[in-house]
Amino acid sequence: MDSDSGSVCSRSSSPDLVVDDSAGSFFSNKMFQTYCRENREDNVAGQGRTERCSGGGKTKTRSEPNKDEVQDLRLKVNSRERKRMHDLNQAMDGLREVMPYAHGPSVRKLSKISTLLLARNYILMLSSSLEEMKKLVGDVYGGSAAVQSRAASHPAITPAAPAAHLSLHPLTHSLHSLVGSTPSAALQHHTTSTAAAPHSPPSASFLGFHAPVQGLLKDPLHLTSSYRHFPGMPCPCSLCQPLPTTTSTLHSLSMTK
DNA sequence: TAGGCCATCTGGTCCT
DNA sequence: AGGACCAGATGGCCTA
Repeated sequence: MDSDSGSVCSRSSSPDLVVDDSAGSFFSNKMFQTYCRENREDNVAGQGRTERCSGGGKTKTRSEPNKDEVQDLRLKVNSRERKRMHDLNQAMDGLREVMPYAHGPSVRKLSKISTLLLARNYILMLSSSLEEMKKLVGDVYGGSAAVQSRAASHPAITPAAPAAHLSLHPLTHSLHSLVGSTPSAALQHHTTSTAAAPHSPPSASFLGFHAPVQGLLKDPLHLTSSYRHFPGMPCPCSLCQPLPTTTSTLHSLSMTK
């Protein structure tokens, strides 16, 4: 999983070395060795369990799986489950990469729960920004019902390109104020809680359900100096860049289901 | 050292 | 029947 494998956190949360689930790496696994030892020890019990599952009668109507078959089956199931979890972690990494949260070697990776909570708040913020922009567009065009209905049905397709960029404006404020700060600064930015330790990920309370969205949207523009987001010009910040390929990976993951 | 986070194994359930 | 998904259990690693 460690997309930021060079980070402070040295633990490999998802052992990439076994991504292909090669038998060799797996068989060198300590857990597997333990498993094999234990499996031999209570092999009889295991077969008894199998018998119970298959009816447990005195006469075995089905061919009794020998210990190798049971072991192979168990290995296959474990391997599939491992791969499933790796895919899940990969998707989680993809989510982390598109989160408005500082990435870097000195920043500890967001935990799974933090990633999910932050993603939720992020989506809420985007939705709120979109609603706000719809109102703004309505105001700009004099409350024309036609425009409003068009903006409502196609929020991203506004009459003119500048309007489309305009719709990004408040969001850009919020995101820049988020990204421009360190994680701990961002944390203080959203909460009144006491200062968090540097390099520590946001706590669940920060990422929880109270408040940051409204606060973000009301924040003044914190961009430094003469930075401006000109219509027609790509924003240089990472958040305004095209989504990374991992996002398409995410999409493909969800679409293939 | 306790607590948090994580990977892995495992058995159960549901779906195709 | 086989695979996907899920949740509980377990043990390892890391940090405060």
